[in-house]
Amino acid sequence: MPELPEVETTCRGLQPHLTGRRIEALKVRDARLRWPVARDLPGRIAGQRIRRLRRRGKYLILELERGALIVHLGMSGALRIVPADRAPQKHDHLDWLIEGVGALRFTDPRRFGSVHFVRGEPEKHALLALLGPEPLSADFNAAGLRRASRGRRVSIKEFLMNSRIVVGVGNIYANESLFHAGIDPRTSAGRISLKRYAALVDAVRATLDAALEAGGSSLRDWLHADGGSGYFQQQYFVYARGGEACRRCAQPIREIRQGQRASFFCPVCQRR
DNA sequence: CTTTTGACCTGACAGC
DNA sequence: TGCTGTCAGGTCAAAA
Repeated sequence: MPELPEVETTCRGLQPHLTGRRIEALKVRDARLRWPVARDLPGRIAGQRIRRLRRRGKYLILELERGALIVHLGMSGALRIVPADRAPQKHDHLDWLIEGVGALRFTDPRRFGSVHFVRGEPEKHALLALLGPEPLSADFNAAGLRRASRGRRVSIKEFLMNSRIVVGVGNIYANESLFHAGIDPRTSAGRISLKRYAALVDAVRATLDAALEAGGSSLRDWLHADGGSGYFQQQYFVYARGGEACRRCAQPIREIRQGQRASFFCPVCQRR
């Protein structure tokens, strides 16, 4: 499912196809995404060139000549370049017709994705305005985590998945990062030392870097921009490995629920 | 303010 | 074979 590495992989895959190209039209087959696609969206963007494609958290931002598109892939969304005459399948909800390229096709079986148009600065949009730092930037650091966590009783796992704290860390990478940092996911965020936060920062970066290196994870219905699939899931240390032997100490991996999400951890390698 | 819970949606899968 | 229930994923909104 799209977490930061998958979104980044999509972004990089699409860049050469879209940068500088003109949007001829947007075909909306099904506007019922997480938020309904605005009726006037096609009219606002038709004829505009795509100046730049970038990522912020798990959002893709297509900067146009006037305004920008903010796209989220939700949990099952994918963007691919296809021939303009390729017959749409059941969950192919949107097609941007790109001059000289074909169609940028948005597929999303669960329709948790979204598309917004903004006139001005994308970062000022409500969806982006309150986002925390990028995990691969210097703004994500132990001191910042320590400060933000003071007095917070929420578990470190849920804290790490809060996009106001840091963007792009979803369930898979939160589990994996906490394993590599040796931190029990149930630990209160406010009780974690600066030193352990430093280890966590390193672990998050290393985990995301490894996933990016592998081309992003792929579970079932997520595909790269070019249609290939990633394979990072083969490297999981704890995620989806409940009951299996820890790769480091051979103890069975425990599975619990936190905030209605599955958490996996090694009771020996990860401490409170 | 923080924290928790619910909602959104579909397909895969398990169990009967 | 078909039905029912559970689960996965991300994140906003409402409730506590």
